[in-house]
Amino acid sequence: MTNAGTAAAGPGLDDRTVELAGVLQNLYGTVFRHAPRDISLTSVGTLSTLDRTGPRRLTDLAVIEGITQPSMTSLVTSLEQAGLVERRKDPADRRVVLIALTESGATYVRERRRTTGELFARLLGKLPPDEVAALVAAIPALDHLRELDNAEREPQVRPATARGVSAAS
Amino acid sequence: MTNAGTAAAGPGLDDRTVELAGVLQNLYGTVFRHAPRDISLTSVGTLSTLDRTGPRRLTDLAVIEGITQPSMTSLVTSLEQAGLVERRKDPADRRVVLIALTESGATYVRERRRTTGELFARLLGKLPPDEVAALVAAIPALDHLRELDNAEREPQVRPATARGVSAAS
DNA sequence: TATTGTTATACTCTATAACTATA
DNA sequence: TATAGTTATAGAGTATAACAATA
Repeated sequence: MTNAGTAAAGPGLDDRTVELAGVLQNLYGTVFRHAPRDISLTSVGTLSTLDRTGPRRLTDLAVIEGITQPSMTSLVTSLEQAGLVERRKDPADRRVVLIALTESGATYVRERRRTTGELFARLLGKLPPDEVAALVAAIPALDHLRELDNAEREPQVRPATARGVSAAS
Repeated sequence: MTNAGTAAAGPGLDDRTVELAGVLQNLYGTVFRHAPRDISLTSVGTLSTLDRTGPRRLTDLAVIEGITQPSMTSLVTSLEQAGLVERRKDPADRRVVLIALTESGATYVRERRRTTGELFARLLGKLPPDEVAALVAAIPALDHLRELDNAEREPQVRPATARGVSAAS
């Protein structure tokens, strides 16, 4: 289903999809530059995820953030040394390490959100009002997009019993 | 002017700015993961810039992409070795190297735009139609945001005669 | 035997510092 | 003396491979 890779949601969508993808991709640098540089973007993403969803396994975080397990291990170690997260052994399965946001980590997330907003506000202030309105109206969709993307990857994380569901073609 | 860092476009905008900044930042991973991984995102940005604006000085590209001159030197060298760009000596000032997209580079940009669109289409296809519409409506604003950001940095690039305009406070 | 997480090691991207060549 | 670009070297972030602990 939908193997053509083209959205079947109406005429003209394809061109706009291409355009939107391009715009979002080009925007990467802008968003990135207008963010504090104290920690990596993957670290921010990890902390955000923990803030939204509560404690997670290290493996989950690796999949969600799109990096390998060893990479997430070292990332978590540095976040732990910074006091932003803590490792907790899962009593139910002692192989599992649950990563949880500390008080300090939660504060960091809130503070960063505010700081980033301020940095961004200067740029947004230069946009005509109707474009600002369009951006604000797009917030749910942009957020939904991220959720869909995460949801798409998560099922591969805890196959529970069923594994090797199907080879990715 | 606007020194408070808060947008003065109406009540309630600040919260939305914070939210928008957060969403765009979180979206980074999503956009990034749904893009081909053959070359770096900075390389893509560089090629996109050249495609939009024509040949540029190496220094300009470094500033626009937000990396240092030495980093851009090595990036351009690898793009040149891949046959995507070429270095041209500027006859007017022989210190200057102009970077230009080759035929092959232009083709790459077009092809990549298509490929990324296809990868993205699968995700977009899962959004409700009204959210897709909101995203499409936000395209000009998103693109404008990038332009504003570039424009903000470019003046620092070619001071022509006037230099040391003022120490960045 | 399979799964969770870690350690060891290497590669890519970017940075800073020092250099060459033009102006 | 100042600017455009390069070369040399180092650091951060990520990858793959091999390992330890638990199921």
